[in-house]
Amino acid sequence: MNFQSPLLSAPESGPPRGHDALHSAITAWFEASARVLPWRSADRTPWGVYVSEVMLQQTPVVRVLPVWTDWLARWPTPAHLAAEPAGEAVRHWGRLGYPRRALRLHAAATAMVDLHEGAVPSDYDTLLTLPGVGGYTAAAVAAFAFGARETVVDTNIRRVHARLVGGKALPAPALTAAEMRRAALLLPEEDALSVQWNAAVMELGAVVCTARSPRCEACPVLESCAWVAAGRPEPDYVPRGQAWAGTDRQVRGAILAVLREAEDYLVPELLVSGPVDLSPPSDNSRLTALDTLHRLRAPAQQVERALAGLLADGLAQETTGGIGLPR
DNA sequence: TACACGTGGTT
DNA sequence: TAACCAAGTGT
Repeated sequence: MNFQSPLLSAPESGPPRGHDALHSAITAWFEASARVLPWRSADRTPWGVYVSEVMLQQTPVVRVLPVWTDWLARWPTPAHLAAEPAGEAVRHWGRLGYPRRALRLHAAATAMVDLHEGAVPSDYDTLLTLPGVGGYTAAAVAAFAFGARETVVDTNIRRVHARLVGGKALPAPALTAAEMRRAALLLPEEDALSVQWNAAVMELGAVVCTARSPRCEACPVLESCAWVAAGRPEPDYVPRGQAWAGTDRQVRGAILAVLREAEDYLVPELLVSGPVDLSPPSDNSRLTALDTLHRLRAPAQQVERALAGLLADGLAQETTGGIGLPR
């Protein structure tokens, strides 16, 4: 049985007329109920949009909001960030996760200053040359910061397309060329409409057509959904769990938390063997991060391996003074 | 292609 | 509560 939507059976000459109903229903829903987010406001800047897109990679909106606000106040332009040591970007990344994104954001800001007159590039191909920018982010920045017609495909859009027109519970584990073609076919021709469509489908996937418990009763296109029409079949595959406890990733995160809180460089032995319990620390938060690291009970060899990894990645730096964030 | 890469809320 | 999951990228 094939639940492929009849809406997609039209020839490949732009969005078929039948898509107008989907477009108007989803964009009307978006205009009525979109979340109010600072990187969507009328006074947004390309830099603000750029920072938001990087922070939002694999990271929920609610966690990004306070960090984004702090970053944009602290570094309102690429030049402001590029003028700082990379370690400051990592420090103010806080606990957003994947801190190498902060490093790449700093490197991208430097590239904007050195190669692009201090501005965020506006076209997809140039954006793609920046560190930390892949196909999704390049398309998203070109569309949401500059109004370009780009095929934006993130995990939300993939899931909405898989259900709405593909009749499946979830998209394939990895993005396929067929999915990109389908997304391109669904994209409205007009620039402004395409931007609105990209944002609206993403929002629908984020707040209604969610991965685990979709709120179909709130869906503006429930009547058109191929997955619902098919009786909401189960996923084709079982997602692979993300191991965490005992991994190098966990140890790296705990080490970096200590470095973020530390004002100065630390001796490596402090990370591996723990505080030698001298005087009571004046900085309570530093003790907490060190405590967390030591409670992991990670083997010294693993701590050393994790630290070596952080140094190799440029997230930490070793000088004669010890270990710290990169200067 | 598959895996490494953080973190914390939700189910 | 252990697992799942989130506006991905780089190797």
